[in-house]
Amino acid sequence: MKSSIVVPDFNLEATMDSGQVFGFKKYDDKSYEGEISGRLVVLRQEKQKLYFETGYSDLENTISDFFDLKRDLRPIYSYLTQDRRLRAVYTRFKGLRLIKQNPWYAIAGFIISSNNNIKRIQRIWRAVSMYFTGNLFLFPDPDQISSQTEMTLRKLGLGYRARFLYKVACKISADESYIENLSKMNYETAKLKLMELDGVGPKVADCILLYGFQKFEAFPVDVWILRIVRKLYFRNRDISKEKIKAYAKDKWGFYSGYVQQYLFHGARMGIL
DNA sequence: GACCAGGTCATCA
DNA sequence: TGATGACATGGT
Repeated sequence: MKSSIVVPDFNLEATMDSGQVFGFKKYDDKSYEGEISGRLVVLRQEKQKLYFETGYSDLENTISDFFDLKRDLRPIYSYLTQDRRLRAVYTRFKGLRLIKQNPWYAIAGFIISSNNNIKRIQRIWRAVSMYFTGNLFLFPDPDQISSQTEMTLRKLGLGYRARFLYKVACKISADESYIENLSKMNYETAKLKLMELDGVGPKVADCILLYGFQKFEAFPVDVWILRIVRKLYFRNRDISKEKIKAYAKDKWGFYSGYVQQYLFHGARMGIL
């Protein structure tokens, strides 16, 4: 069935192309195929209408929740418009939203992401999905992965990250309330907890908390953010990741992670 | 063949 | 705390 939602302040393309989720496939006409809450769907935006095609009914709320469409973005926009350096990303990508993705997907996806590029992360994601579920768009549960071996993941192209993902899948499948417990913690506590996982350091933990747990004070500093923040605010001086995090927290506070998403996408698209 | 990609880990001072 | 090199893989 085909349906649509009116979306006054949403940019599907910027949201989907900004490296938050890895399981969607983009088609030439700017439509996206993937899975949301276990349901296969094709999404497409035309102006202020978001069209979706799916075999299920009553998907409006699920999609609205996934893209967090009811959130007022004006607090973020005030940062983007007041800073001359950021107006270009506001003009170009207004409506880019942080997705509320499945926490397990965020954990798996960003373990795979480390020292990797987005194209290859997507390829690995699809290979793992196809192998375990037989469907390009359905990523396996921790149980499904833990029932195989590290070598299985290695053969699917994960490289040295195979050990990380396998061990984390085993741990989470053995602890039924792992995700639920994490979601009850504050940012700092949850980050320390996540960093106990193999393959999860400060950057990956921040990504997981930002995209999987809506902790907007998380500010992941990867090579793109490092470069663009140095360029825009430190005259290209050689500043550490830690100092950049501190600077972002001071400058953008509670919404620093949200601003980070605009910085990241703007940097990657070459408009900053 | 070197360098890079949404880094992490072990090791050493 | 901070610096350094290894780590899989594929693209440029």
